[in-house]
Amino acid sequence: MIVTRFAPSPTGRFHIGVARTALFSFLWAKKNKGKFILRIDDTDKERSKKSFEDEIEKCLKLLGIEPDEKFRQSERFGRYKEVVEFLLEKGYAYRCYCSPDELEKYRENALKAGLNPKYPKTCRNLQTKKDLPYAVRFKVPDDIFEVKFDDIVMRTIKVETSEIEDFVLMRSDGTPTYNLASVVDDFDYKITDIIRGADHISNTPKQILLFSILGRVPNFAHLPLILPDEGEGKLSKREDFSSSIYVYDLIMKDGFLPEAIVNHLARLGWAYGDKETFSIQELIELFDITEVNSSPARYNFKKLYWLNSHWIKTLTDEDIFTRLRDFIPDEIKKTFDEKKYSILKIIPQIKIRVRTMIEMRDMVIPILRFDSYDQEGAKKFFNQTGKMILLDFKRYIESGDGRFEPFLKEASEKYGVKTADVAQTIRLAIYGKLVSPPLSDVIAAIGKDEAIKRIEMAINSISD
RNA sequence: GCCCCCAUCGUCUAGCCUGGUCUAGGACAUCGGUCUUUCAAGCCGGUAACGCGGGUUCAAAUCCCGCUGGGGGCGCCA
Repeated sequence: MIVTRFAPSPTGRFHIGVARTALFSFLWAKKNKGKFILRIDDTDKERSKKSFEDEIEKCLKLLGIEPDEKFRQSERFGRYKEVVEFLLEKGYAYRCYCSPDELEKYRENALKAGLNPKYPKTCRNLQTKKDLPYAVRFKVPDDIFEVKFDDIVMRTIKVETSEIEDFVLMRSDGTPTYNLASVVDDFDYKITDIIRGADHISNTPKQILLFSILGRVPNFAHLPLILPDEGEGKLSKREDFSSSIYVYDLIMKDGFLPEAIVNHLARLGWAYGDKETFSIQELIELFDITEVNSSPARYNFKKLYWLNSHWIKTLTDEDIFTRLRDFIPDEIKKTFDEKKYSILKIIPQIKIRVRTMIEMRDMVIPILRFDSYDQEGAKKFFNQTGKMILLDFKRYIESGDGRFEPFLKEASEKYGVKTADVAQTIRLAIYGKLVSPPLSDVIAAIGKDEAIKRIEMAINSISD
């Protein structure tokens, strides 16, 4: 059975980069009818926050990639200690009494001198225990020349053991480091395929050394990092990013559909022929980790917008209504619910005109409640001719003929204006903006009485 | 500085492993047209790429080497 895991550290917000790692792990497990485990990597007590952990789970749920199982590393400190004792006893690890300060100094100097700033193995061969605080370091074996592994995505990667330093397994405060905890957990939980970001490649040889001591080495798949839409550097390091990269904000504040985000993320580094749109079900069926690209991809907002408008069009009107409700301001939610039937009818006309749920909300609100006239529009259309047109139109719809087109032609000929301008005048009066769904649909949605009321209001707003 | 990874239109990619079918395909964006009561959507069409230099071969986007460029790592962070 394939067992994958997603192991975020709750030290920052959930952004699209980690979301993709989670997605790929989920898809690969589900495709193989395996298990997908969520592990919270909270060994860093200082930086870990419950709010970040909550956001991770909320976002996974929103995206529809929920784990089968979940645990925290902070719950397993006893187990890590046990493994450290074992490694110490067998001579795979040793106590290091160097102070962080001297080590830091050493590092700086090495970096300056252009050397690999590896730990100088000062305490590697100490025979006696000292009565001082100590960290536990892994003893990188001298008899192994290189560590080689076949990464599912990156292919063969080789590193000489001389490049690997005696890394810390346990800090002097007794807490485990990432490299230790991660390996112990992956081993204990029988993870078969470790799918994670390419920023972990350099940790892998260290971990493989540990895995071999424990007795089993899993498969690795390192996903190329997602680069920002524009500019340089890695996604997660950019706080100044122009648009949001946080999944929660993308969905709740910007109005993107989880379906679109998942679709876009899946297509970053992976393709299935010429197919562009994938539901999560299709992804589970078609996704293949062995076909993922090894080159980094750039996040593309333009494509996300397109994907979002695509997915909006595929939703049923009833579904859109439900989702849209979350974006409607509280003070008009009641009206929104009351007018459900009318809104449902105009949604088909709105959903082809918007790219996000926010844009959809903005197009629905003028139907629920008249706001104000577009300034430029009023300047252009609310003149004496406009007033006459509105007067005529008021009489026209009062007389009851539901059809709208004949009026446009009549008025156009009568006043010598373009039919488009006649329509714009009415649109402005009824909707307040120069852009709207087709007028006949808007009138049907707000109702004849309200339409007449708004026309009167417009007429009154035009001075003689 | 050292180590590792990567390199097809502006962007995401197909093709590369198993050289010839590639005058390099699709999508987004962009430009033009069409439709039209606004704005969209839809439909039709256009512009646009194998980073450079060496090999190997009858033949290279595809294989090899170098360069250049981009990315990542070098913590008692994960």
